Amino acid sequence: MAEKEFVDSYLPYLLARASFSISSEFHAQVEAAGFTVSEWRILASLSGVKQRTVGELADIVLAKQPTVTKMVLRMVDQGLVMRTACTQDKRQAWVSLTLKGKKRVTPLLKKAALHEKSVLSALGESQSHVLKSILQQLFTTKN
Amino acid sequence: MAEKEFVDSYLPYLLARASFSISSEFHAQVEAAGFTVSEWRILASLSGVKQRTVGELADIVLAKQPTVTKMVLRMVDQGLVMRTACTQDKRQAWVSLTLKGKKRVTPLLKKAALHEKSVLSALGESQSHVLKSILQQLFTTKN
DNA sequence: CAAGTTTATATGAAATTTCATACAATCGAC
DNA sequence: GTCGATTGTATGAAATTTCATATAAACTTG
Repeated sequence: MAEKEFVDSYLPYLLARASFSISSEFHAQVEAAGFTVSEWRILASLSGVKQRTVGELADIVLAKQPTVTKMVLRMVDQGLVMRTACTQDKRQAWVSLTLKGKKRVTPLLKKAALHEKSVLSALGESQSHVLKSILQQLFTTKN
Repeated sequence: MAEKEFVDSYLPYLLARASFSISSEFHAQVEAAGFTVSEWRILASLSGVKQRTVGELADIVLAKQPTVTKMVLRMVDQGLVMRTACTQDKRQAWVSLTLKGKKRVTPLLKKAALHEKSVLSALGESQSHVLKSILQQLFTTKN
């Protein structure tokens, strides 16, 4: 690989590349579990919470709202998530995991945790801590 | 925003989010210059080099090969890049900037540098250095 | 509370991306 | 050199994503 200029020091690219690289390692396991990457993101962001609105999901999974609407519809068909009326604000749609969704995502969450752990331990505790802290600064200041 | 669990400490997500956040800030300028984000990536990765093959571009811009083939074809139509026969290996297609492509991307490269500088300076020199170094470790070990 | 504005989601059409696969060129071993 | 395997790119069909816009439900003001 003779990629230079663009690669070696431009921060936005380093971030994109690192993100892609780390995520890709795990995506093999996502697909082995029978999910697409997008499905995994939705399922993971619904785990441990009662429900989320479509808009919240879009924010979290870094996708556009119509994209999420359609992903959710497909996942409803598959029985992974369900939509329920939001009691307060009738414009909003609540999305939550079905029992099936929960059952199928649970083992993957564990694998995700293991994968993260292996990345962190390769990095070492101190660097890991520093990295996370800097990354959080990068989006708590802005956006 | 009540995003927890998934967000606050899972490294792959932190990376994705930071990458998205930082890149988004600049993407407004990309669009103002009349490019899509994908076009920008191709143009930037062709800047400062004589040419690249389709496969190299796919690696660099983190996209699939057929995606790049089609992006390049569209950009040829727009006169931004050109394809030339690769002399050594006739299977490969060399892609390079046209004069027009070069002219139009140059100001954007400067803006990208400025944007990066502003991010780095918000972060401080020492943290910036540490961050870049850790990110590089994340994909020089693997992949 | 009516009228205008904003916000949350849905939806059709268009554009893009991806998957599978095809094809052509190179490589390797014999 | 020839044959089988591999590699690089292209291409059609399918799936996904996005844009623009529609709709309905809150909010705001007077």
